[in-house]
Amino acid sequence: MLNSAVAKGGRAGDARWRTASAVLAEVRRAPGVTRAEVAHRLRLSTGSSTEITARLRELRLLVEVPAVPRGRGRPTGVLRPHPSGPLVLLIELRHDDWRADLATLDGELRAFGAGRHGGGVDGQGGGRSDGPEPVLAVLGQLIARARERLGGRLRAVSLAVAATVGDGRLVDASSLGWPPVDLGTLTDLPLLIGNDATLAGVAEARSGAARGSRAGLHLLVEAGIGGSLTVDGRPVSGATGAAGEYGHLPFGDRALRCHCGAAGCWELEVNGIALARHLGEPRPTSPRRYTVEVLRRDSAAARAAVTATATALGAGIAGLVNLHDPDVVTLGGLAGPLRAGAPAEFTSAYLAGLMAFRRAEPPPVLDASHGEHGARHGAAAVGLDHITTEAALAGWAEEQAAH
Amino acid sequence: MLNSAVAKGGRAGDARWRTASAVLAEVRRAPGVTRAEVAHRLRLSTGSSTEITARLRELRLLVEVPAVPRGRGRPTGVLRPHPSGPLVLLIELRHDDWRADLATLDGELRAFGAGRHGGGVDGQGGGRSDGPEPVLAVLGQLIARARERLGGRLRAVSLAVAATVGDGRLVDASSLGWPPVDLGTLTDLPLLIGNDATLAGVAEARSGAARGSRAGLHLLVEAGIGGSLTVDGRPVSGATGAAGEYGHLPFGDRALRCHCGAAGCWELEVNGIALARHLGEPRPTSPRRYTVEVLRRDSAAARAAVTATATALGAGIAGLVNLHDPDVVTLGGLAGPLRAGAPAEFTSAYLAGLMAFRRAEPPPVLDASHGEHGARHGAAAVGLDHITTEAALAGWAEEQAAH
DNA sequence: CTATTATCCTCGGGACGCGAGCTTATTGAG
DNA sequence: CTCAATAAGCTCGCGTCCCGAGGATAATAG
Repeated sequence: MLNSAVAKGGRAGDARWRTASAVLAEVRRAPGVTRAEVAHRLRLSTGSSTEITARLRELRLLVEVPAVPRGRGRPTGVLRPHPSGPLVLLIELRHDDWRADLATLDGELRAFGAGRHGGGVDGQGGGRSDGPEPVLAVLGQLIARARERLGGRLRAVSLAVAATVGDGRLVDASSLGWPPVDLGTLTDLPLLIGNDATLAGVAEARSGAARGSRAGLHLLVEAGIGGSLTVDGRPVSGATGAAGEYGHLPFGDRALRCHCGAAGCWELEVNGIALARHLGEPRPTSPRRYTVEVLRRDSAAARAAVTATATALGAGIAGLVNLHDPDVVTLGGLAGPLRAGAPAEFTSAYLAGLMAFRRAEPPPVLDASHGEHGARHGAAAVGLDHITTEAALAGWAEEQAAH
Repeated sequence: MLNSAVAKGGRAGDARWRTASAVLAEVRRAPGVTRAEVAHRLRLSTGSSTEITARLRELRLLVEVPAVPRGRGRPTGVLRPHPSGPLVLLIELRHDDWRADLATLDGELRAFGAGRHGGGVDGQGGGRSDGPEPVLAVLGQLIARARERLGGRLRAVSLAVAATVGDGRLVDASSLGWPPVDLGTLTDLPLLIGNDATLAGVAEARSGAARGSRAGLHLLVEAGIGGSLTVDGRPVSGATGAAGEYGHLPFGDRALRCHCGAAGCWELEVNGIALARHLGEPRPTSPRRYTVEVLRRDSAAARAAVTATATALGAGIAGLVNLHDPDVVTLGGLAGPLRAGAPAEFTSAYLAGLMAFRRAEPPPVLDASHGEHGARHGAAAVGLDHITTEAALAGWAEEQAAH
């Protein structure tokens, strides 16, 4: 018999879904894990394992499919997302395009649409900004279509945006060429909004190059520098969610003013505009494309410019390692290519900037492994975290009981 | 009847002490809280409240004392630490002295000893360092004495050290004039080791000026700059516990080399050595005393030097607010007096360094409220957290059942 | 075909917390 | 002084979770 639909308030009501939530987390942490393996890792008795598996199956959260036998003994089953199970819609919003996916409980993504829009101040979509309204209208329709098609299976929408996010709003969307925007009106589903660089860091920590790290520092260089610190795979996002503006630490020359309103910002030493300054060339309209182009050049001047930015990158990272004490650093976007453009100088700047006691075992600086998909995988992680909380599972169970 | 002493493995064994742990946390969060109030906050039914209070009393964790009546209705009781309940020994180790306290479950401290030692490189104890051995011997004896006197009531030792801590070692104890030291041999009790500035931040977040903050940034200026970011009162301590070296972020002039091995460290712009540099005076042997002395001077040159350091402090804090997104910043040690020495310049540097969108509601920068006691209160918080975990309570209960 | 191995299922039982109904202690209005 | 109102605490039956022992089951190795 299924649990009664009577929701218990207080502590018992939450504790009820505690183990279920842990099982789902395990399934996501290692997709394709067997039921026996999960029981072992969570130290569940076989009786509890039987019970909880049955519950999760009845609730249309998981199914058990036969596993490939691996030796003697009674075969066990692989836990997979239920074909009628809950889903999260992810949307990544970048300065001139967007892309949507659906995520299942095991963290797998399936494309659900993509499009281009007017583009930001120096976007490739024509250099013209339409403002947020048309884009938000399109995304609102997308969410409505997903709800129509998926009904109650759609449990949350998780947004990864190339802008500074605070309390569910885009508090600084200048990279999109937009004024501050409130996104709370997009849907009445649970809406999770995160910065793309922050979420890419989450993806690296959960299933990328920083997998298994206790503290992971991710730095993403595009037009600016974003990033995040993750602790056991969870982002440290500050009071409002706006943490991670690594590019606006004053590591640079105070004489240089930044578009953010401050001066001496680190990103002014690292991005394409910095390269152009070193080369005495005009400020590029697309710093990203310009950087890629300079990295391809074969001139002493270009190499010197790349070396200067790679050095600034390495020195700043060293300071952040002093601060955060991560066990691994991951580089996303152009950070990897910039380092590759002057690896020796990057490394010596990195080591020189570390406190002496850290030089014996400096944290490795790895290229990110999710590439272009990091933000969406991170958004999936955050969204799935949300729909597998004890409270959210209680809600799902109630709806399932009501048919 | 008490719970059977048979420890259940796995999840049930932990869940068993979950509510007990929550009740103890509540008692510590608001010392003097009534039983009815705790039940209300944890959304416990009166039945559960009766049951759990009886259990905690039988286990010698809490006692109930009559509360002053506050109006109609049956009077309730105040929950207090049991007179035979568990204790944590705290030791704060500074560059030329140490101080020990005992903490009860409600977070109250009681002095348990103090002493002086050789002192660090520029300590006031004579400028001479005896190395760690004699000090560690004294502390070892102190711990042994506490165990002798308190028996099984002493559950953990929590150390706050003015040094960089990593994985239970002092990985950089140059501020004490010591080489790296392993402290794991001090006792076989659970030993928690933290940096003093980090722990002072914890104290501010739990019961000080940053109380109730979601994300609190604490900065402590002494000879250098330490600090911590706390999230819901818990410190973000990095992979090994060495996070918080704010003074070694490269916010300063790259031409200045730091004793830490890097260059351009922020603390070189803020501490007493920076003041002396601005004033063209010789490097002080005690930067702390020198700073206090300069703050008292009434000369234009001294004011200019203080203004320069206060400005560097404000500008750096702004960068860190951009990065961490705290809802409150607290200043410990000399940071408050330095700001007070040039408040207008501090504030304008702070505001100028913020990203424009933050200037509408910049996080308040408050003086820390724990003063000299911050590190010990933070060490108490961390130690009591440790002994009120579900696993630790299970251990305590087992010993109580065995008489 | 059989022993071995690994896993799954069943079932009784303990622990927790809930909620209903009742009891107790205090205040304040009549 | 009495008694309703108020606020808590206590008791007890119940549902849920997980455990653990014992037995069943499904594969492989020989």
